[in-house]
Amino acid sequence: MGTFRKTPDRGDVDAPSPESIDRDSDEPVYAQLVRIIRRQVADGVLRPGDQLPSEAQLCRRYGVSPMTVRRVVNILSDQGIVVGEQGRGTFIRPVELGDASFQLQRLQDLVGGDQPASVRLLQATIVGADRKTAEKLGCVPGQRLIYMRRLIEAEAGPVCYHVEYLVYDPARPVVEAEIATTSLQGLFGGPGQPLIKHGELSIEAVLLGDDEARLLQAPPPAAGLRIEHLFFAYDERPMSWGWFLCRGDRLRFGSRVGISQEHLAPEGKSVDEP
Amino acid sequence: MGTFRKTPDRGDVDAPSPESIDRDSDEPVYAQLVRIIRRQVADGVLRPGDQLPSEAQLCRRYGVSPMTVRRVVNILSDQGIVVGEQGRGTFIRPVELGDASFQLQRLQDLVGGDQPASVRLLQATIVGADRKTAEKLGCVPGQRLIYMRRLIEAEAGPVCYHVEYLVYDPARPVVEAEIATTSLQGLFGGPGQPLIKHGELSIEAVLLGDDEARLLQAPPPAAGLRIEHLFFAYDERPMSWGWFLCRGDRLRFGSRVGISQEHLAPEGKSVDEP
DNA sequence: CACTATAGCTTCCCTATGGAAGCAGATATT
DNA sequence: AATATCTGCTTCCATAGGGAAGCTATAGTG
Repeated sequence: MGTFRKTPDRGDVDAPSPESIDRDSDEPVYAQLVRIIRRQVADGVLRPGDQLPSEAQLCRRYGVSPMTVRRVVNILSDQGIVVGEQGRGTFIRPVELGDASFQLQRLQDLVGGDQPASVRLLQATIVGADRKTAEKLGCVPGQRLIYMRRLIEAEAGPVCYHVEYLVYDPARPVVEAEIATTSLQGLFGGPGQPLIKHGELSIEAVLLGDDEARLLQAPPPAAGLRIEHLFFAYDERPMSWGWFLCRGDRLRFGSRVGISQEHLAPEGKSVDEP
Repeated sequence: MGTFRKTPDRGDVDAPSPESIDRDSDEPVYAQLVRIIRRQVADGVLRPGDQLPSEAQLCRRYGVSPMTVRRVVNILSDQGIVVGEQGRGTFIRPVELGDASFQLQRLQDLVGGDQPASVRLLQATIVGADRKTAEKLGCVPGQRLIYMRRLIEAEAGPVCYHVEYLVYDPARPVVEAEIATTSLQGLFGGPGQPLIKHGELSIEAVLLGDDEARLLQAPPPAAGLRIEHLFFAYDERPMSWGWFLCRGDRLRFGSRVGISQEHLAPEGKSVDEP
């Protein structure tokens, strides 16, 4: 590693005098301090490799207790803005491409967001599991499954095509209700019994099949985003398997890395203890 | 909302007696407690909607101080496992599809990971900005840019095709070095001056063009994952624009939601203060 | 000179304590 | 009976203080 400057000398940046804590604000002290330091990073006052003032210094400079400063540093570390090295110091972390993360929340917003897209149930029948499906769901071939196909439409047209296999279990009444309604609640954590314990997701780009392209009103050949999901029930057995097929030109996930000057929104990053 | 049970009665689950804190362990107390509670969620002892024991109760039960318990709850909240409601209690949060997040780290691993794929520089010339590129980079058309094309190959064959436009600035020596090397350092936060302040990423599915398909050795028509990136320098001006084009069948992002019984790995989630 | 000990800094952990704000149910009042 | 108040719980915030472990540079020792 190179040498670190404790007091970076930047003639090109007019560093504003350090903001101070407002004791009367509704915003908690720790949040204020987090915001202040983030601002300094956003303004380029603090740059990657620079050493953050030591915790003791921060205590004196802002007049807060050590515990509060500790918490602030923890949060900044969780946010990936800063990295602490035991015995050496805390340093501003350079931006990496790998910091970017794409949240599936966008897909959820699309269904239940501000202008909730309509969900049309195309089919819902009981079928026997074929080989591949049985393998995915960890059941025997021929096992009775609920087969569902849905189409999610926005104003501009169809966006997403959803296929799902549900293990048929008469003891789970919610499944019946879920078929009845055309919404995707259950998958999206609406009301009702929590059935899903955990799930495995994957995302990839695929070529749309003829049927799929027709449903999505995309002239073939067309590309789509395929989001596969496998959910497990509380007995740790697979409960549902399916995938979303989204028109590539109508669904797009975005992400930010680093801190821009305008949007001071937090970025999802690793948590406190790996 | 329905009614919450403080002491859930589950005959089907043999709840083990609550693990206790090992004072001599290297693992910090707060981390142990986080692990213990995560385990209880994984084992189904605690289920969505259930109320976590109050902080005071946790203090007594595990013999730790309130501040430590507070920290534990904070971490669990950051991880999206629990949600606290002021004055009411802390409750286990149900799993939602939107929790899933796909980390671009996978792409970074692909380049600089265990078996580092080779990066071949196909082209590196200076061009004038066309209209679209000028718009993206916020410069005038005709502006001198460095145009680069790279191919990332794994053992199985080409995986990723990378195109990038860099604003030409003689005052930035690193750019010269970056062209010389075939690696993608600079983009991936290798050594050298930190140039990138922040960036905007997006991911979508596209149809590969003929040239692209040929380079990636995919018989057209083929789908690909397109990861676009726009990076900003410290003067807040766009510095580079480009995109990765990855064969859909050779790059796949995965994610987990909820806590499975085996893998007790943490999941990326929102941070402390939004 | 080469090597070792030490002092002073750093991050990091944990405790004990006090108080604010919010919710819910019981009690008292109108 | 309906309304208001109060009490006990909850999550949260912040403080003060102590100690462990790790790094680094200096002073001391062979």
